[in-house]
Amino acid sequence: MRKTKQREVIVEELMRLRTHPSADELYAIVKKRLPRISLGTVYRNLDLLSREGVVRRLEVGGSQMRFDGDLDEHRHIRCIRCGRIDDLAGDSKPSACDRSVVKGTGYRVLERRVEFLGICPACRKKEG
Amino acid sequence: MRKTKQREVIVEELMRLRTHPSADELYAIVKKRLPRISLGTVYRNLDLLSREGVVRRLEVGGSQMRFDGDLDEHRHIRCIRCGRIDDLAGDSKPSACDRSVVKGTGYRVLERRVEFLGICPACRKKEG
DNA sequence: GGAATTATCAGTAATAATTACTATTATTGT
DNA sequence: ACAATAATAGTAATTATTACTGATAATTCC
Repeated sequence: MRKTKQREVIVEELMRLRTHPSADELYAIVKKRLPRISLGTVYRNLDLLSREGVVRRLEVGGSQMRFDGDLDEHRHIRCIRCGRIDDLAGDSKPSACDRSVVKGTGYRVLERRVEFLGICPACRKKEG
Repeated sequence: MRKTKQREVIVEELMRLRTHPSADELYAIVKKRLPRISLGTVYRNLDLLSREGVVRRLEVGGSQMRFDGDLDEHRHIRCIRCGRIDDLAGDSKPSACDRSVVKGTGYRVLERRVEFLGICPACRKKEG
């Protein structure tokens, strides 16, 4: 992975933000510093960077992919009205007390969702 | 909400399935019984039915929306390779022991993801 | 039961997010 | 500096979903 100005600015701005932007939001922000950058470049780099582990791809609900420059293990809280995503303090161990973590965010919490990710038996077999 | 043959079959097939199909997968299945049904009808009904609480819309990762005929509170495990989604036994209380629930699924578990949903301070203010 | 009303439907067009393609440009190793 | 090649801008294509429209069929009222 080469070092390019575009990539540099994309990572820089994503790291600075605490707002988990979608690709087009980040594109708008980066465009202020690099007016000639294309949306495709933002998509391509976010894909590359997330596969390399430099940034994190958030597969939360909603129609758009979102990205996070903070690699530390942490949970999110998402507004079902406007789509805003905020960080929650503390790690994501099952033992961690949820109530205290959510307190102070100002959110009215409606749901706590747990999803496991893994590789299913069929795919495990295929991969050996 | 009127009772129509299309709606009936959509619900019936979704209930029967344990596979959390996407709209187009369910369309293909329903089409066997109602060859003239259109994809738009499946989308419209899934939207309607989920807003009425008859079925559940799963906002899991991946590019497609998925649907679940099982309304009981339960967790899912998703294959990051093929997208398959399986149910996990037990409720989703934080206290529930995860390890035992995941055992027996045959999955290699890579990640446990927790997401909170709610309404953010700004939207709460707007809504009063 | 039958006409009137109106939700729903099939088919198609439109939209939105993302990915793919291509000719050009920029970076890196020598 | 120069050759090799990865990355870019711009654009086209793809995919999932939503919106639209005239036709159809389910309910309502008599």
